[in-house]
Amino acid sequence: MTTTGPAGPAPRRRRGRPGYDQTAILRAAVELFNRKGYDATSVGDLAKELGLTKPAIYHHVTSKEQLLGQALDDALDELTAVVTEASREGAGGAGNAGGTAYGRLRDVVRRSVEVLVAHQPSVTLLLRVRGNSEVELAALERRRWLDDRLAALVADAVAEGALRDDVPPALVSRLLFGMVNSLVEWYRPDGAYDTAAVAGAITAIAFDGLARHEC
Amino acid sequence: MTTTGPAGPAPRRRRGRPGYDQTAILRAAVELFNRKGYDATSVGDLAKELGLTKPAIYHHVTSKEQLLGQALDDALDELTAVVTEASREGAGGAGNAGGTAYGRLRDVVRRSVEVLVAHQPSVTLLLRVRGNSEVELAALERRRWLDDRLAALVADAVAEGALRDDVPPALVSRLLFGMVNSLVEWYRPDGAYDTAAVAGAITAIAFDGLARHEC
DNA sequence: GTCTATAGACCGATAGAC
DNA sequence: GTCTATCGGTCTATAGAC
Repeated sequence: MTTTGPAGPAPRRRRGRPGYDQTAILRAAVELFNRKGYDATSVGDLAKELGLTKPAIYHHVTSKEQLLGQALDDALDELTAVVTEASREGAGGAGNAGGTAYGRLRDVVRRSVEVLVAHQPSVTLLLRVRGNSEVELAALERRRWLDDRLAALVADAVAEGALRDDVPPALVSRLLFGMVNSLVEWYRPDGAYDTAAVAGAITAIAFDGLARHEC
Repeated sequence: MTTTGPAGPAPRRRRGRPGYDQTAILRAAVELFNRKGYDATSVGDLAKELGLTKPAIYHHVTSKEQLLGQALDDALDELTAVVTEASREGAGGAGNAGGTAYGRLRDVVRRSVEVLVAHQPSVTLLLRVRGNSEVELAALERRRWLDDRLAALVADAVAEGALRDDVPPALVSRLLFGMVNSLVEWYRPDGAYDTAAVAGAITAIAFDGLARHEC
């Protein structure tokens, strides 16, 4: 992405004042958007956080909305990759989950948790989008596509006989990924649980249940 | 609440222009806050939605933030009642759930779903609060208190031996009520599922699991 | 009880100096 | 690459007429 030159071994600082690159500004912006909300965050707030002034921000970025769009694209690209891979395996390819819809669903849950943890800031932003602009509406459309694919994956697992059929698959999908997505509200990478522990807990609860089985 | 007079059988319109009372304005405000976000909603938007002008709003309401605070209090009062009742039953009273922590936990989940459905607009608003003002910080504090009581209830059920103990109770609590709370993002009262169906699906998934048991 | 009109503050974004 | 200064617009909230 950042082509600094043909012979530059490391992307050293270009020239002039120390400064920030677009990536560092984006990271700080997303953190602020999540902490205060997108609309409640002004470009002035962002400038203060970075220790520079408002016009200096606009030297690196064309608009506040562009920062939002880049974060949403990051989250959507990652989640789309997870869902697409699972759907491809389902089309006949030899996946690592044995080829059953049930195995693919468990895989998608686990990989979704990994994406949520690794890209928590941008995914958090994505889950809070309301559709107030073209950028947000486009993100909501991509999200709806993801939700549809996930619902289809659940429906496949039910049709396969692996999941209980006394709850509508569409409802199962909403609740299952509602639980997964709720991660962004409280998970902290430096907290008590690592990614595998959370993914394991979610799959244990969702697929095997909380209650002890007397069998 | 609205004492219009000593002999008024129904709260007829007081006098003068048709007008709105504070309750109708609050309902419209919360609906807008949820659709566009609190910060993205201006008092002018609210006035347009109600078919009057901005200053007319301020005749009934002292500030935009007061509307937010009233909605948050509504949600918090309802949720506090659910949690308090369950904790009281646990203190020795004869609850309708057999007196076990497991039964009380199932009850709290079901009643939480009922509150989320019956008070969806205000609960939705509560779940999106970021802490940007004194009103929001106070709401977050009350929310934290609720979360602590729910976590204690889960811990009781684990200690009782009714729930699996290979997942930390605090993690179980977060995920379980994360699933419950995710309702507000998609549930519609006129949709395909009624309250009992959703509550049943959540308890079935969370306690018994999605997978068919081969026993 | 609703209106017109406006105050005072802050917003996103830009111009131009250095 | 960052700055000071500012434009045009929108915001919450208020004053005062009817």
